[in-house]
Amino acid sequence: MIDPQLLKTNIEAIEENIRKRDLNIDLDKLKHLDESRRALKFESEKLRSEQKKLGKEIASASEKDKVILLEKAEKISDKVKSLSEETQQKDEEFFDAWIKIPNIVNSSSPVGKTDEDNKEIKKVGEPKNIKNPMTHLEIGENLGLIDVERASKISGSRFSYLFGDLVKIQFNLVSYTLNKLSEKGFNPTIPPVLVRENALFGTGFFPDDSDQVYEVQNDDLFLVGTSEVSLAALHTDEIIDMKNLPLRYAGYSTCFRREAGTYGKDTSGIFRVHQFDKVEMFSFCDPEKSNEEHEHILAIEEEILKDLEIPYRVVDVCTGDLGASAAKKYDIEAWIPSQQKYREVTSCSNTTDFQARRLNMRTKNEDGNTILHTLNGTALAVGRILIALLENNQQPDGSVTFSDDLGTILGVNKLS
RNA sequence: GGAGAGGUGGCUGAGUGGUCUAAAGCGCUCGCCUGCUAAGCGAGUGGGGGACGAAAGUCCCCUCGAGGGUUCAAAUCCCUCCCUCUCCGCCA
Repeated sequence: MIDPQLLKTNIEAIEENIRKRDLNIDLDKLKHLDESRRALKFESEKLRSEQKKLGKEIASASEKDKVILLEKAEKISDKVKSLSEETQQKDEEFFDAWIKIPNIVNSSSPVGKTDEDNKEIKKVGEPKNIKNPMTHLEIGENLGLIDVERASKISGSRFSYLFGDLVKIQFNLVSYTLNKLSEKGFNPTIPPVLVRENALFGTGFFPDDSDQVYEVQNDDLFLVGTSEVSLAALHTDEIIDMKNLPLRYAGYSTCFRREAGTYGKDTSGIFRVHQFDKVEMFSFCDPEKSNEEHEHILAIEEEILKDLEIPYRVVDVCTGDLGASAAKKYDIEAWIPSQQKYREVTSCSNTTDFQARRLNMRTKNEDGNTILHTLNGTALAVGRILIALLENNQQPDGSVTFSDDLGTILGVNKLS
């Protein structure tokens, strides 16, 4: 949610933002709604003030006066009731509409409509020349490391079993990542993966992307699609001293996604599955410093991919392709030999005050309280990194060999 | 899952229908006092929103776990939900 004051103080900024994001929103209607809501509120508060004054008079009035005053009070009470109901309705109407206004994009985000307008910032690492590269699924199945066929019998499509050294590699990768992040001041965290609706609402996944989320109906809980949700909500309703910012967390969790509307996309292997594990970075930070923090998070993501010897490119996501909560977003795409393409393996966003306002998270210093900024970024999307590792290090004989450095991180030098 | 107790400001804790404009204490901030520190004395001390204003500010509303209800009037009475604690049962 963006600051409703903008309607009064800088409506041009919202207009420009809607244009940049290529959206169609009736701002005039919203502005009028806001004005009438304020007017109603003012009337309602005035009347309530009168009612309270009268109440005090009644308390100290003589028996005789009381009868007359009570009659008067009764009438006011009715009016207060109906007026405050009306005010509440208007408020709700306004906020239902306001909540749909996306975050103001950063002025440095490239303006564009679709992912084709995303801007490549750099390419790092040289893809190896692999003749007739196998897919990660072919490699994994041949070596007995991945089984999606049986998984589909048990759980349906888009699930997998991982076996043997691939499991060992996963644990070593997670351990390596958490160690690195811990050294950089990110507090390792195992967050809940079942959350209440408010956490999803506060992070901006609800109401827009509710069809991507698994729901546990009996208990009104939802499975998170990323630990960003439970990490962001960690400091809900808190006021954090600016001296203690930034607060950085590295959350390790399983992620659950329904992948609705992706039928036919990435149907093979473990690239797009309903359940995967991920280490996620999350920062609560001084509003003045969130741009720096964003670059910092991106740099860490790059460092990890370099350590893992995966060729990648960095993409600055364009305004039309940004989610509602992001002001700016970088994706990193790893080279996938079997597709001869770079594919997304990390994503980091500066959501500025958008999530923090919804979750009511503030920071204070001598000048008072302000909404803080939140940022998130993928440190390690395990499944997709495993894909990149298998495919980029495959050998013509179907085995996979890692360099000595990489082998040290993974705890495995060769898969055969 | 069963039985019980309870949720009040940064903390402790009083308050069972009307100056609650939430006592008191602790903590914190500032001042006085003072070789220094402590004690003592005095003042201040939550959050959100609105109206007016260039601003400083002035006035007002909301907020006693959350949401409803009763009433002229609710921290206080009623209902629903959430959370915490104690005991029993079950359990990795």
